[in-house]
Amino acid sequence: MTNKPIKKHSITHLSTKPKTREDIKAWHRLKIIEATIDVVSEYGLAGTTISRVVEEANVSRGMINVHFSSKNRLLIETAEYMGELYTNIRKTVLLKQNDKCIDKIKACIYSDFSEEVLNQRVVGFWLALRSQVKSLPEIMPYVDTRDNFFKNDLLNLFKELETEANEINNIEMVVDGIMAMLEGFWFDYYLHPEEFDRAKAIDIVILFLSASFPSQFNK
Amino acid sequence: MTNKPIKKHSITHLSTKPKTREDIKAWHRLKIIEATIDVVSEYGLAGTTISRVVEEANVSRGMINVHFSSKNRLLIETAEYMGELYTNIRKTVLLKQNDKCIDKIKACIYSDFSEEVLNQRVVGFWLALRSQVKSLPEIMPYVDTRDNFFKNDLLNLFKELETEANEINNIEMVVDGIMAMLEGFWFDYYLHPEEFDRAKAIDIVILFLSASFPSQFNK
Amino acid sequence: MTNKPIKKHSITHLSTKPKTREDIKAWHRLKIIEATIDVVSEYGLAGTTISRVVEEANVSRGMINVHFSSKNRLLIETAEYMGELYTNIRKTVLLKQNDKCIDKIKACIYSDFSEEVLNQRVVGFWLALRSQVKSLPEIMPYVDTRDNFFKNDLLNLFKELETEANEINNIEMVVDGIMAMLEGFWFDYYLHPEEFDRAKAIDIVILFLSASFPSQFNK
Amino acid sequence: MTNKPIKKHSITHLSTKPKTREDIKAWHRLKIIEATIDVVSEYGLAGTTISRVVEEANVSRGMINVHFSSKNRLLIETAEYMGELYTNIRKTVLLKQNDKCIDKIKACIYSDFSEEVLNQRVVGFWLALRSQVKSLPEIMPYVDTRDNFFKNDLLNLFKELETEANEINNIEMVVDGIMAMLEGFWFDYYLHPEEFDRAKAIDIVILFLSASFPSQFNK
DNA sequence: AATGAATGAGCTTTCATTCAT
DNA sequence: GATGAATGAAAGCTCATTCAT
Repeated sequence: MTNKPIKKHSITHLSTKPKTREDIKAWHRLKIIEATIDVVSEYGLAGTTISRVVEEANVSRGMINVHFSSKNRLLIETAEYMGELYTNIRKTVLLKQNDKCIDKIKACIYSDFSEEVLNQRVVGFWLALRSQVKSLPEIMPYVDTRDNFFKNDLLNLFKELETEANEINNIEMVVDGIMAMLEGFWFDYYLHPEEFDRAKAIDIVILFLSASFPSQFNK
Repeated sequence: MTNKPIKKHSITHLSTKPKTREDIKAWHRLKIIEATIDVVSEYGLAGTTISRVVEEANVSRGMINVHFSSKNRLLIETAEYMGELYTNIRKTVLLKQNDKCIDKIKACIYSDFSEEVLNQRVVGFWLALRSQVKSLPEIMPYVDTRDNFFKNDLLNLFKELETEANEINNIEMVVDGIMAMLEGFWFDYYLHPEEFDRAKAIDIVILFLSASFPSQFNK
Repeated sequence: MTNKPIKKHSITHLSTKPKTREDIKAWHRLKIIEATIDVVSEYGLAGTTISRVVEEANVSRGMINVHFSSKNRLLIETAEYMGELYTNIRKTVLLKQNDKCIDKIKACIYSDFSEEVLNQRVVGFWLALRSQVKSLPEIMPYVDTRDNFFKNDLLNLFKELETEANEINNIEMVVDGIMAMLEGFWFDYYLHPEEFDRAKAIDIVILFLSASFPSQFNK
Repeated sequence: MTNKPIKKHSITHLSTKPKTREDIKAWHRLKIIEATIDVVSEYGLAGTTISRVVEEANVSRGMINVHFSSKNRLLIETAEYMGELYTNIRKTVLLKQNDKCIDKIKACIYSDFSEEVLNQRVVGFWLALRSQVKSLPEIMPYVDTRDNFFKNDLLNLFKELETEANEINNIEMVVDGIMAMLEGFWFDYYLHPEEFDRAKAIDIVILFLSASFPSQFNK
């Protein structure tokens, strides 16, 4: 049912209403999902109501239950959509840098602090969902998938780095530490968007890496 | 239902109903606040209703509006209460260790991973509140106060360490990094309480510290 | 929860609002139940909405869910109330006539065709409920109890009559026949209230009885 | 899902989709009507929705408003269809027995208790409709027509019997009594399909007839 | 001070109906 | 003629808040 990997810049792009019935349907679906992200990130899950979503999406009340059978399903499918988006971004990042694995690691970190990923809308959405996971357990897979994929990618990159550097390190500790840091910085950015310094945050992550790979990462 | 490792105050201790009017009032107040923590951590802010709090606290419906003028005020005052509790715990930690500052730093970190602080009830409560800060801005001070106090304490300790070690380090980066990590590990623990390994998490934080203070912290 | 045998002509009588809180609550409860009977009998179960009930009862919207937790519960408790009312009427009938059992049998039949029992409100209510029993199975007990009690009373009376008359008859067939007839006449009355002739219907029932007890009932 | 003992017409028989445009239209129409009977008898009028009918009939959503202009019209035309079906069954019964009128009377009664007529689908449908007649007065004619035709047929048969027997009886009372009984037994069967005994019910009707025509009907 | 019945705005969801394709 | 996406009024229900007792 939900296997509709919506392309952000295709026929269903939001700015222009498409012509064919099928495309209009997908376009409406995407409008609602995008509006849901807006509303969740702005008001939190507690403040996310159908009324706010339909107003933001500028569609009729009943449309939510036409495209998604319930509010819960809407949230779940929006989480799915956001998970795919995040995965795609990182996949692109990993493909771009095809030379050294250390550059790929850096690129992953830079990406997580880029404006595309680290913005109030995206971060607000994920934090809202994650902290409500106990009462909406269906979203857990999407929350977890996102983490697990990332962790796996990083682990592989660091294994490569370890081989290259001919060193032995506790890679899992490094990866867990990075991920905890990234998570923590996301929260910091969410609470203090004005004061947050992306470059400084990146430096701190690199500082951590230098503890395990001093020859690879400069303090 | 939920484990409650947080210790209550003296007069207002929950187990026995006090005699004097004033004490009864404080006792009721505390019962409601404790119940609110339970409900918020279990159901999230979206699932926190007066009915659930009243049922959990075993008090009459109207009492909430007698002690707290509104649901929002209840949440804010509960946040305040939790903030104080957290501050007190760290104050106690810092007073206990009166010898070396490195031990105090370690004690702070250990404390943040202790069962008293890192449990589903406490973490669930804070995450729920923080991710809703945009729509309940009045709680921001308590969220921030908690962070700022902690950051300040750590900064002072590291300055001391820097002087002792006769080294120059970017202390703020270290502290920001630690705090991001702690935040991130809290989230990790919240989402995966079974798999989470407190000792390993502590090791990773120490690993990070060893990057800046290799002579003080063993990898 | 539902053990509230409301007395029709007591403190909770509908015409005057009582003074004490407890009595007001019971008075509101009764108002809603009476309004439910009105609405169900007038619009059928398909047309029975909370809005219509609260309008008819002249109470606030939320009150239904204060007194009855859901619409279904309201219908079930109204069925219970009506079942008790019907049972009480027949009990009174049976107590009044303390002489001959043949008079008691007749009194039962007369009662079922009296204006107190056979009116559009009562009949409309029961028919609506009975024909919806498949989709609201919780009302089955009240529908059935009403029937079973009646059948039992009649069986006992006819057993007595059999002994008195020193005859042997298939009493169960007689009772089943009477009950089917009464049911059918209720329906006939419901569909054609103007043309329906109570006296004639009674005569027809008596005619049926005369087939088994010719000496007791005149054709 | 539900047993469908009612036989369909020739051209519009449901099993094979016809070829010509006109026949396809009639075929669709019949599919919807049959589905409506299923849904009404299973869920009652309160639970009869276009969605359920459409799903049961396996036709497109909009088709209902193509063939029938509204839900009400669909119900009315389904009532009409069912009325015709019932009438046809009795006509067949009356034609078959071309010898004695007493046999025709018996055949009418047997027919009303046959599995073709007395099944949960047919009875459920009629009871649902009848008890909603106040809020859907347009179906009254079909409900009544069914009754009136039957009453008329029976009256004529009994007049014949009266002449044959050379007796004078109150025929209308007999007919009204029979019809009330049949109605009541239908209800009894609807509520207790497992316990209901068709043969016993027939015996009880015959017992009633023996009160007026003792020489014709054996007790 | 404490109670809990009462209120009504606002929530999610259902649904008959419309209409462009 | 057939389709099914779209509509929005109305349904049942939840809930923070009020207030007479």
